[in-house]
Amino acid sequence: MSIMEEGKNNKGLEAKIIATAQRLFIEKGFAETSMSDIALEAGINRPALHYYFRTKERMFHAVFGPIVLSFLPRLSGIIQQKDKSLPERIKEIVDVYSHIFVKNPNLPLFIVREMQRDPEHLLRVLRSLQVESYLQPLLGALREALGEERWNSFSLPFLFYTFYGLLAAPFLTKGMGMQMFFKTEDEFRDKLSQWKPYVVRQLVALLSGNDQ
Amino acid sequence: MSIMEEGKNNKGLEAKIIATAQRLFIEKGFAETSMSDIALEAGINRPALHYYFRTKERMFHAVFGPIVLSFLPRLSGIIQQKDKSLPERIKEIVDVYSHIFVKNPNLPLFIVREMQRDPEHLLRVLRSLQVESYLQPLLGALREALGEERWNSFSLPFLFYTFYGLLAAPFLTKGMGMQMFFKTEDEFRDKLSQWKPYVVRQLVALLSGNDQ
DNA sequence: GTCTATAACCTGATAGAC
DNA sequence: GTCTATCAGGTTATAGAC
Repeated sequence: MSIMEEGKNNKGLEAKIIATAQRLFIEKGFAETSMSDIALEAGINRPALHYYFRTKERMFHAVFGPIVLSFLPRLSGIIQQKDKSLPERIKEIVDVYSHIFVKNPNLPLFIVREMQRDPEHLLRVLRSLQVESYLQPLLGALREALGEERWNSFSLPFLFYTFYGLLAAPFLTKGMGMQMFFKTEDEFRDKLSQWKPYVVRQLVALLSGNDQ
Repeated sequence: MSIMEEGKNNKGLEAKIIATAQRLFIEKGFAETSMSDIALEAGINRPALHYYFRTKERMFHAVFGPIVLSFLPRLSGIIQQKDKSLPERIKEIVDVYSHIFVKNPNLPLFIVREMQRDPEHLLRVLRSLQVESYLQPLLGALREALGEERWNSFSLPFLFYTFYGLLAAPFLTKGMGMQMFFKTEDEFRDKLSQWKPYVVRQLVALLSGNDQ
């Protein structure tokens, strides 16, 4: 082994394993995904997998952070564009999330599942990702956009429920929807493209206080 | 063994097993619930459990139907009360569902999970429960309440997404919510009691076409 | 009907040869 | 680094005594 190859540790393969594990964990959840599954789809065998990530827990930890991050796109840049109207900014945020979920329809279920399986762990990861510094500018810009008075009478859980409830609904129920409503993936996408502006209107109404 | 006890098959115990299995499957899902778990919490051992329900699959089938049924309360009676206004009827339906979810906060996640794990199976069960005859009067009454013109321009997926998305959101995110927003169960219930009329307003607006 | 004992299997994880 | 071989533990499931 030459000096150049020393400590090579096959980064290419490692990346492939991580990508495979990420996909399978999101698809089937932690418990339903076995190390054999990951090894098989990554084109190696279990011992090789254990060589890279000693335990299943470590394997999961290696992919969980990035998954959570992919669920938390950089929104503060969008919300702070003060030259744009609030509805315009909301629309951009809905678009960003919609794009993430279209690329990864099982992500909402994965998050909700992990939220129940181990809420403590999810919170620890969120803290380690410094999610406060992610939320702070978001809430600050929102507070500014609403004005002090409305902000004080405002319910953050309502915004949370409306945002994720409405945005995740098509994806959480996609399996059922594809049987009940849609014949093709295109029909699903089509309905989604109508759904998005509806969600934006609901959010804008909620933030404007036009919901009484 | 007397004639009276013949074929007794301990219906009491069987009911207890079913109740236990139902609770555990809803709490932890199919894969994360073992036959040992069920036997332990039902106060028997594994072989006794296998005596009643030969396989884990059969055990699950025995409780899955009733679980799905509990997710489909009798709504046709409510929707057909033509002496009451549409908002009043919507409110009653939201109350019924809210009551179910409060009693069983993990039910939404369970359904969504099974929807992904085996959509075919869920559909077969829905058909065997004759869910069409359940939906038909619902849709009929809705069609009548909306009028023919609005009905034709109406999107059923939108109603579906709004209804389940908004109603299930507090329960799907309960684990997180209890850490982020609420200190006690009472605070969660309190916010939920504010959330319900909001959901009713959203549904009424959607059905009335006041959402453009 | 309910138990003990056990089979057959799968999972995560490690040892050790190459 | 990647393989074969193997282990310990847990899971579903059944056989057979009582």
